Amino acid sequence: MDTSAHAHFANPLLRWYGQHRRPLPWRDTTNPYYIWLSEVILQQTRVAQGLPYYQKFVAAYPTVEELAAAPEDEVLRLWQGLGYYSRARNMHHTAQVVVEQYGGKFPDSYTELIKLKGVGSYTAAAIAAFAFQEQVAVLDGNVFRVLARVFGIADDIAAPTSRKVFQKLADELVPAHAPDTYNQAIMEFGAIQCTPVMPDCLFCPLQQSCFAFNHGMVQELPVKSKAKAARPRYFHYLVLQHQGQYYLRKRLEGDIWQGLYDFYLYESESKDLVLETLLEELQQAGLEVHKSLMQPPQKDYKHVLSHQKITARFYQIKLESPLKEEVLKETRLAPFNVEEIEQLPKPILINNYMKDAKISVHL
DNA sequence: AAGCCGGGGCC
DNA sequence: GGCCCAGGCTT
Repeated sequence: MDTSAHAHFANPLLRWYGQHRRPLPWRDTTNPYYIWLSEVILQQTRVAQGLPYYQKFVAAYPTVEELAAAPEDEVLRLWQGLGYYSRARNMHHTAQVVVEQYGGKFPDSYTELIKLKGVGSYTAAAIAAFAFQEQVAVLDGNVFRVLARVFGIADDIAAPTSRKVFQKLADELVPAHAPDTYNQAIMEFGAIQCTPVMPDCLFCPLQQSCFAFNHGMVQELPVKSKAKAARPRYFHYLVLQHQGQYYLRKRLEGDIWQGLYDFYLYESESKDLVLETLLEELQQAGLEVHKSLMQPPQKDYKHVLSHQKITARFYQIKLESPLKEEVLKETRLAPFNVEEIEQLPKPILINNYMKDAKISVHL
């Protein structure tokens, strides 16, 4: 494809962007800290979902120094509900690296940016283009979709090997005079006009040259192989309490929700679990709980992640005495009152349960 | 290359 | 219930 044909892609896109762009706060700045913040928040996340989090983080940490100095629990608590919590942990770590090793100044090139933890090819390109006008192409879900349709690329966008096909084309399309605006434009175009379902082809500025439109393949492109089915898991949470104190613990590495707090958890292989089995498990952990103190679960909580389908049950237990020190050590549980629990970062599943159980300071 | 890691909104 | 989403890291 020659350069004039490429101009017929970028120019209509830039014109369209001028008319349709949403006023988003991270577009009014070239401050790499704010741009990095927004890009990390928006990974795998819609603008509508990420926007309030961006505002919270900017308000709480106006500078990278303030983010770097914050305790991890506080950062995770602000991130609560946004998912993929490694993003928050990596972001916090990178803030500290930027402060301590880069003197508080973000590196100003793709090559240097991608060395930062939590900054991959997409985010490095986005920061390089938006903050430093580097001529690199961002390649996210929107760009994959737009390029696949307009240029008729049938490579599976879920396959890692397809990346170089799209990246080569994407790189060729970036106009030297406006890498920042162009990259914003193509993503915005994918988000608003060339949507995954029911794209607005009738009023599309690229309609004439669009391969998918001209070949009746808008529904077929992009090609994306299906993700495998989510694995079922069965969680049994023991909500241990004693006189207004609840016992929670911080989740470890190696499973979902690392760094977030939840209750004592027993996981079973099948959906149903005999109460006696649970009580035996408790005894193993040094928790002698009499059946009469245990409230049966009120309902099943279904919590769906992209890769796991969790069914959770919560057993409330009113202890007659506080847990002993050695039990706390063994189980890693610690007592918290409701005000303290409110400040802890928790999975949404735990939050949902607490609302239902009216474990809240707001009542 | 494949698996892992959240949650919400849409149809 | 199935689909989508401004990805990155680990193995």
